[in-house]
Order: sequence, then structure tokens, then C-alpha cells
Amino acid sequence: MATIYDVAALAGVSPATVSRVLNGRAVSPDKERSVTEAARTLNYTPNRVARTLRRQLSEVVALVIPDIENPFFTSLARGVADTAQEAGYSVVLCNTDGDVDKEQHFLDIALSENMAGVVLAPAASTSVAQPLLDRGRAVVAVDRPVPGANVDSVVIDNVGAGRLATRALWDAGFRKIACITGPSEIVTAVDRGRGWAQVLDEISAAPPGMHFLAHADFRVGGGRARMAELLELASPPDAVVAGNNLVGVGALQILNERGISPAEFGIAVIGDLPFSAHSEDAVPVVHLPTRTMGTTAGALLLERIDGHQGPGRRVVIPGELRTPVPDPAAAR
Amino acid sequence: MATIYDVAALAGVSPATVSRVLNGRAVSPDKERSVTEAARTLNYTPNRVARTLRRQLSEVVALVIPDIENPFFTSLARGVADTAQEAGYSVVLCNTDGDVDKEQHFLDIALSENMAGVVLAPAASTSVAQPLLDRGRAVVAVDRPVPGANVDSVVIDNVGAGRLATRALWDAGFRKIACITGPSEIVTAVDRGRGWAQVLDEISAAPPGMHFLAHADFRVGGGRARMAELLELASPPDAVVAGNNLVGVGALQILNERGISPAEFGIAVIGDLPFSAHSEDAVPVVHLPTRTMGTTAGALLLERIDGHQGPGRRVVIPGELRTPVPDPAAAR
DNA sequence: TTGTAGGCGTTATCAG
DNA sequence: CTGATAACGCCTACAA
Repeated sequence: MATIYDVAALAGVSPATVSRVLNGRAVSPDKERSVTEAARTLNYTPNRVARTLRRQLSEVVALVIPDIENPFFTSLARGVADTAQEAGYSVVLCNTDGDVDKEQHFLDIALSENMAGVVLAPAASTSVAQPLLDRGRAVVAVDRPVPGANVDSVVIDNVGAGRLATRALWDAGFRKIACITGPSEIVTAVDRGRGWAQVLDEISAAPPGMHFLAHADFRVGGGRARMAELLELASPPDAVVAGNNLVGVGALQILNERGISPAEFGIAVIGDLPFSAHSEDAVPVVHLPTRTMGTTAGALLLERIDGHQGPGRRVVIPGELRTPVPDPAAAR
Repeated sequence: MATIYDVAALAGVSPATVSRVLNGRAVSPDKERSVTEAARTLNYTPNRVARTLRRQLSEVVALVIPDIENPFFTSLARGVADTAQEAGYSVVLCNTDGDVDKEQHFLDIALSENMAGVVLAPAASTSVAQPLLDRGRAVVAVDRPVPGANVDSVVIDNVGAGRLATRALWDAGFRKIACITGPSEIVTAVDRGRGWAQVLDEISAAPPGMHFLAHADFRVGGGRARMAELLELASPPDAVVAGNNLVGVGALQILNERGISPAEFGIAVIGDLPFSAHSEDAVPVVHLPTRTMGTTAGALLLERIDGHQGPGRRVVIPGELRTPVPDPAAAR
């Protein structure tokens, strides 16, 4: 591998001059030309490892997410990648599988690899990015907050999303509305459940009890299991709010398997249903602009990397209710 | 950040001895103890950048894929990550968006970051990993082959998968079977189309012409567009083979929107339908063991990293036809 | 503007 | 078994 010394020798200048050319600093035009030419003929590529060691900072940012198979997070990832790559940073994606230890491991690596920053969708509320912050590294939390004074966060208005979904079902005439949200350790999940409870407390003469609030894991299997249980209840609900996209898929699976139509049993989903092949799936959905969350998080991260100081900023992004329009083709 | 010198000073030994302890080399027990203790009290973490610079090789492998939003690739990614992390390597995921330039960029970075290896799902058949191979880096191609003598590859038996899907439709009684496959630049897509053509040539008295073979991009939108076109044909098909999972989703969308049931118009999909909420989607599917592809690719990569020499190995993984079982609940 | 030289933190070589 | 020392490739004072 050609080094900066090889280029310098071929160009007849010092390594320092080569470095200057590479980094766009003032150099006399003729030397600049001979350096770029020498670099090209040697097929020279700067060694990023050495550069990082010297500069104490690499041009890589990490994106740490709990579930790479959830379209919510892959869409988010694209947003982050777009802004970061725009600014010349490479993005490496780390999947924690919701495992706090794996997450910690990745954060350790981000630190010891001198990565410029981390966008973190924390697996749990105990996630700790303090070592990174102590070293002055940029950290932005996304989807869920992270403890720490100087971390920016980009989150959904989860209470509001829960309210929108619940309200949509109420307005459609359903009166016994249940909710399947995520694990009680995940703030996002709890908040969506709170939104559900708020609306019903405000609006309903007889708000349902807590037996209408189910906690699933945020996967298809969780949605299936809780949905099936709700239907077994002695006094079952007539509608359900699904706490995220995958829970929504699971719940819809159960309803479809049992031949229950959306007209008889209402369902509204928080988050966008992935890869839906059916217009019957055009249930009310609270659209979550995941890509925007990603670009926003990326922008905040870049600002921090560029030296922005100050306390953690908090960007709250509202969900947007989308009720299906009657489809003339399907209604034929 | 504590360095190896700090630890050495606190433990009363030389940096070299600390390094030996860290790397599990022979050291007297008492010194070993004082070193580990000093490391703990200083909260010492080895600087991976410096280590990589010195060793000329990092403990990171890259996985380069064309579409992070396609479950086919995320599942693959989990397989690769599992085996690689098992062996102590960190996996960084790079999304090329099918863009050859982005792909090249990531390969350059893998090189200049001294990464140990790359698992590459190439965006195009022109993808060139030669610079990596020249530097002795491990490279494994997955899903699609890559030019180069010493690259191992893990691919689907795409012709076989095309045959299975087509045969399933034929056996179900359909006689005018079309095929929507991927771009003609992608070998995977072409091979699946060849499988389709083979079966019909062998089995049909009047094999369809090439106007029954449509090339879409491998996305939902592509499946939709081509499916709609096929239905407009003066003499339309009565069944279709979808060339991948996303094309399958798109084709199903069109069929569902028009109220066409799988009984009247047959569809078989190569690849697993993601997040399906409907048992009507239980169409014949050629299951592709993506996770296994990932673990296999990871294993081959690790062998190469460990010094395995020799010409490129080729692992071909068969698809597996899964026909839906009649669902008593849905049939009620 | 240009060159010299030192150091980023680690590991490997070579004496002892 | 242990320690001093020289790299790994680059950047950046500092000096010219």
C-alpha cells in the first residue's frame, strides 16, 4: 500500500506538503499538481486508521438500533445514513437485538474506535452513554430518550399517537376499545398506552379497566398472542389499538385467521404497516415519519460533532392519523 | 483516556508486559494480577485504532448490501452478524442502495480502515473487489457472484427456485403462466427467469413467448407496474411467478385491489413474503433460507480471515417449495 | 509556502 | 519472563 511518503518521493516534495494537498490547505499550484498526479499514478488512498489515530477522531458514526428486521428502524436508518453520508461520514449500523449487553458492547467499540458520534435507539431506559459523553463524543438518542444531560433526542409524540389512534376508533363508533402496547420497560410503549387511557377517560362514560391494556413484546408474535387473549375475554373488546407496526401485523393476522372483518372489530395501528398486500389492511394508521426522524437525528448529531455545546435538545415529532379512504375498486 | 503506559506505571511494569497480559501471553502470575487490577482501577480500554494501525488489521468485518429495507437482506445480515460476533468480530452494515458508486466507496473504506473482511452482496456484476483481494483481505460474495478468482460465494439455486415456483403453478392447473423477475443486469433475476422458461419449455405443448417474461426492479413498485401490464395484455396470463419477495407483494397488491382471488389467478413467489397479515397470502412460496446464507457466508469469511487459501468456493443453497395447507379457519 | 520532527497508542522485535 | 525501542501512517506545531 502506497503511503504518503511514497507520494512525496514521487512528487519531489515533503510528506507534509502531500498531507496539505490532501486536506485542502494552501500549497503552490505547481506542487499541488505534481502531488495529485503522483497520488493518482500510485493509486494512493489515505490510511484512515493512521489518520484517526493522529486526529483522535474518525469520520465514522454509529447507529445503534434494537431490531434491524423492523422496518421502523431500517427506515430510520436510511434517514440517518442520508444526512451523515452527505456530510462525508460513513455510517455503521449496529443491531443490538434489544440486548443491553450487546448495546453496551457497541458503545464501547464506538468509543475505542474513536468514532465521531453515535445515534442511539436505546434498548432500555438504563442505557448509558456517559463514557462517550465524558470523552466529548456526540450522542443523539432517537425513538427513546437516554439518560444524560447533554444528549439530544428525537422522539415521537407517543401520547399523542396513542390518542389519535384511540380517537379514530371511537369516532368510528367503537365503544369497547382495548390496547396492545409494548413492554412496560419501554417508555415509548407506556406513553402510547397512556394516550389510549387518556382519551377513554375523557370521552367514555365507562372507561375500560386495565385488563384492556395488554403488554406485548414489540413483535408480530406478541401482537398475535395478546390479540388472541383479548378475544377470549368473557367480556371482550370490540376494537383494539395496536402499539406498533409489528403488533399491528400480529393482531391483523389473528383477526383475518378468524374471519373477523374490520367492520365488526375495529383496529387502529400506531406506525405504518409494512409491505401490506391488501386494501382491507387500510385500517386507520398513525403514520410515523421515521425517515424524518432519522434525518433530524443525523442533523443534530452533525451539529454536535461540529462542536455545538449546551444542554440536550428535544425534538418531538407528531404522528399523523391516516384513515383509509373508501376504495371504489375494493368496494365494487 | 487511560493508555497502556498509565496502566504500566500503576502496575509497576513495562508497557510491553501490559500488552502481553492483554493479549494472553505468558506473564508471571503476580504481575498479571497487578496489571489486571491496575487496568480495572483505571477503567482502561485498549485503543482499537492504535492496535489496528500496528497490527495492520482490524477486528471489524463489513457487510455490504444493496437494500437495507428488504427483509431478505436484513435476515441475511443477522446470519452474518451472528457468526462474526461469535468469533469476536464487529459487523458494520453498509447500504449501497443498489448504487455501484456507493458500493465502491464502502469497499474503499473497508480497505483503508484495514477491515479484516467483507461480505458483499454486489449491486451489479461489475462489482470489483480486486483491490481488497490484492491486499490479502477476505472477501465472500453472497446472493450474487462477484468476479475474482479467490472469492467464495454463497448463492441460491435460482434456476431451481424458478423451476419450483413455476412447477407449483402448473401442478395447480394453471396453463398460461407469466413471470415477473428482476432487472436483466442481475444474474439472480435472470436465472429465476430461466428456471421459469425451462419448465414451460419442457412441460407445455405451447410455451409462452417472451412477452410473458417481465423485468421489474426488485421492489414493490416494480411488481405492481409489471403485474398491471400483464393483466392488460390482449391475451393475458392466468398465473404469475413473482421473482422475489417484494415483487410478490406488489403483484398481490394489484390482484387484491382488483378483487382477483388466488383461485382465479395463480401466483407463486420466489422468496418469503414479509409480514403478511392474511392467510389468503398463503400462496405457494419458494422459501429461501436467508439466515443460513448469512451464517454460511460468515463462516467462509472467518476461514479466509484465518488464512484459508485456495480458489473460490461456491456454496449453492436450494430453495424449498412451501405450498399452503388449506386453512380450516379461513375456509369456514 | 515548505520541510523537519515528534507523537497519537499499540504491538513486535530483540536483548537481557 | 521482562523491558527498551522501533515501527504502523498520518498530521501539525515549529522553524526556516
